[in-house]
Amino acid sequence: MIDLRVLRDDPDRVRAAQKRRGESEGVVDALLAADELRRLSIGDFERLRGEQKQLGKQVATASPQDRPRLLAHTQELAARVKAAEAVQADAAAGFARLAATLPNLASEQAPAGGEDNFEVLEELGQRRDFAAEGFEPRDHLELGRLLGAIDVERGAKVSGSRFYYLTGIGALLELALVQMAMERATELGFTPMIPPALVKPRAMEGTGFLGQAADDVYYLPKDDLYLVGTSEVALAAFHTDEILDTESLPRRYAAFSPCYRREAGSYGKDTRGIFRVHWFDKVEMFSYTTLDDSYVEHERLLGWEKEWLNALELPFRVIDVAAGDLGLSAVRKYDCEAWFPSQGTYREVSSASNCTQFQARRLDIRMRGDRGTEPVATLNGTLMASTRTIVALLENHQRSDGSVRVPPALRPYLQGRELLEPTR
RNA sequence: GGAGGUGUCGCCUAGCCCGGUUUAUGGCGCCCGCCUGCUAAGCGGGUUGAGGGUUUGAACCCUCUCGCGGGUUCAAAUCCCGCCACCUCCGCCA
Repeated sequence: MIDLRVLRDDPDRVRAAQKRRGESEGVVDALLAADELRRLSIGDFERLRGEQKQLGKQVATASPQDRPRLLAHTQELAARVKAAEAVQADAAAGFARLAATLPNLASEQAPAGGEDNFEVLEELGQRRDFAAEGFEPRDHLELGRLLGAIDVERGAKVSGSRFYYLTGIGALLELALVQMAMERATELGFTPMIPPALVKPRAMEGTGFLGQAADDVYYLPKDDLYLVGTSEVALAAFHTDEILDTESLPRRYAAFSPCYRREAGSYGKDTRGIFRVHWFDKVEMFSYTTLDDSYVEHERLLGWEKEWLNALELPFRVIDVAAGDLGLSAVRKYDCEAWFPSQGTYREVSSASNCTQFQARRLDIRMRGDRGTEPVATLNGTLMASTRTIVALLENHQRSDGSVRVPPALRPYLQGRELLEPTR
């Protein structure tokens, strides 16, 4: 939810932000009208309720003779109070429903437009010239088969398409990456966490995943629980309904958890291998800061993501995601896209978002500031998404014989292995 | 899953049986002030959060807030129903 003062005092700013996202500006007027209605109905209710309370006091102290006369009057008043309360509740609910659909105000620095209007900020690392090296690079699935690391056939047999088994060195590789990522995050001052992957509607709603992204979310109707698509959900909801000491900020958490995504609407896209799957594991960074600090924190998260990809010696670029592709909660988002030789293109492997106070307002996470309580800011960033990281490692560090070089930084987590070698 | 118990404004706690001057009691902690050579003690005051209004850096008034949601009633922390969380026991299970 955005700051309602902005909506009231500067609706044009909200309209402009909607426009940059390519979304409806009409919702702004609808919201203003709903807010007006809501405030009027609150006034009505409070006036009647105040009257009722006054009379109630008189009844309590009235003599037995006077009492019947007073009661005759209050009975009818009680009915009106009840009606006014219902009107007020409806107005509040109507406003809340509408407000929930309004995305966060896209940053003015975020490029306007949709998915394709991103801006490339920088390119890092060294792309290999396989032609010069004299061999055709294999794709990750072929490499995964040679190494005995990935089994998608049995994944599909057991769970359906877009499921997989990591086997042998593949399983060890993921564990190594997870361990390395968690250690690095801890060294950076993050509190390591293992959060629940099933959450209640409040957490999902509060983080903004039940908006336009709702189709992508797994839901368990029997239990009214959602499977998270990222541990951002459980980490954001961790402090729900809390007031944090301002001195305790920034609070940084790094979580290892599975991520589940229905991938609705991506039929036929990235169908080969484990590039796009319904489940993967991830180490996620999450920060709670003040609003003012959130902008630098965003840069810090990006910086740590870059260090991570550099440590794995992956070539990648950083993009500034366009406003229309931000998702409901973020004002600005940086994606790190690794180079995938088999696809001849850069694809997302990590992402850092500044959600400012949007999620905190929905989840009621506040801090005690000089001006009383105010919402904190929340940010999230991928440190290590297992499947795409594995794909990038295999493809970028492969050798002509199908073996894969292990970057030195990762070797301590793989019993010192320098090379992953074909098992067949 | 079954039985019982508990849930009060940071923490602890009174109030609930028997509904109404409750503006929710007291203690601890914290903040401000007084006192004091300094500290401690003592004394006085303040200390949940949200929303609305008049005005606006302040302040003031009002409404809501006793786990959550309903109901009864002129009136609910208090009575009734449902839900949630925690504790104890039983069953099941990793």
